[in-house]
Amino acid sequence: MTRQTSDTEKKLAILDATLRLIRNNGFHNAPMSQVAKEAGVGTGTIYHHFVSKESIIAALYAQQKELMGRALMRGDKPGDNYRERFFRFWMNLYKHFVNHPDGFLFLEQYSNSPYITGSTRQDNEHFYAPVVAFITQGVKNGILRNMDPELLVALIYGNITTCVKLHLSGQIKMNPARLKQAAQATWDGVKID
Amino acid sequence: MTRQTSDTEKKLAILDATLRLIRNNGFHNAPMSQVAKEAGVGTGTIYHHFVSKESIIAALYAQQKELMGRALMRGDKPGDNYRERFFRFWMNLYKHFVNHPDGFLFLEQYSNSPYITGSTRQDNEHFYAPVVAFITQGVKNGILRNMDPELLVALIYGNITTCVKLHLSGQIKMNPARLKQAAQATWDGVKID
DNA sequence: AAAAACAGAACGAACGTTCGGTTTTTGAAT
DNA sequence: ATTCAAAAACCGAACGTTCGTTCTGTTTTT
Repeated sequence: MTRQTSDTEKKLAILDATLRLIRNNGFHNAPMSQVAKEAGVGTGTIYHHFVSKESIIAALYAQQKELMGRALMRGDKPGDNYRERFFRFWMNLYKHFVNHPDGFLFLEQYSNSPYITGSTRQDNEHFYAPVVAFITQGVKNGILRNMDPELLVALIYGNITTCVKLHLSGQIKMNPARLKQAAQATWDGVKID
Repeated sequence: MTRQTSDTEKKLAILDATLRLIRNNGFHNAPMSQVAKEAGVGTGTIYHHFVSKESIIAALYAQQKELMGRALMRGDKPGDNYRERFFRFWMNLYKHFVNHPDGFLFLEQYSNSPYITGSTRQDNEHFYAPVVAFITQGVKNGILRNMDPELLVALIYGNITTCVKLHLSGQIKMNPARLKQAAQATWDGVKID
């Protein structure tokens, strides 16, 4: 499943075009004919690389989850101060999403839609494992509020995506000062006083 | 636009059926034919009450935003302690969403989709006015962190919807204890120490 | 009797997918 | 190195289906 098969140039072009179209037009306005045109391939070619449109969506989901997981962990050193690691994760994720708006908006749309099957979600849940471990460790060491780690993760992740959405929609210009404030608000919400 | 025309029984049935279908199947799998069937009307009848499918969606958006706004303010007394008012708002919104999952999931899907036009969003923005005023007041009085009120509102709203989603998806059973913890985490994030 | 509400069949457009034929790549034999 | 046939990749027209909407006629209300 995970990329032992070589991703050809055309296959990546198809994924890329679908991602861009879905971002701009939504699922229902990303017809295969236009995917083909944007990717520079024939419509028939798409079905040599993917069994169906749904499978393209599923592949995109896995792709974006993996990119997200990698960006999240960038520069992390397990020996560092817990609070510093927290802020680094926060900023890693924020910057990744802001730098990859197509992927971000796709994930947001997809996660909230009935498109996603329980199995698809579960197949890609392993990307969360290191994060849940990090948070669980924080709770055990008395650094974080004694709450269900999954709830903590969700709250933190929600704060980050909130900031990303505000920035991408242009509602609020997320300068470094505001970013720091937002991350601090997240930290103050989950840390033990 | 807003409801000076009497909402007939059938019109409400159409709105209700569309809401239910969209929740279960998503936008793209809520065909008018099935809306008609679920609402117990002929397909032609729908077009006596709505000019298009898109207008049904817009009407649903306005309807749900209004219900949300009303539920939010329930039981509020402007003279009460600020912190108490904050927690009341938090719980009001949480309970409303949990009690109206169709409306909640519709709003989540719709807000993240390119369906929504800038004008539709703006038409219904007035529901936020009292909340923004409440938050702005908290900042001015030195109760809340000195941040952009819109950013604060978004962070708070995001925390609430995060909890609702966890509950509705069955990932976490949101008992009163956990709810209190989550609301407290939100408060600790935005209040001044 | 005029108007409004209603129903369901019918229509044209658009969609995901398939099909038949063409081009490109591959690799074993020369 | 060259050949060449089999396999893989590729294309865009065509197909069947489904959708939103409209049309025609009927029932209900005023």
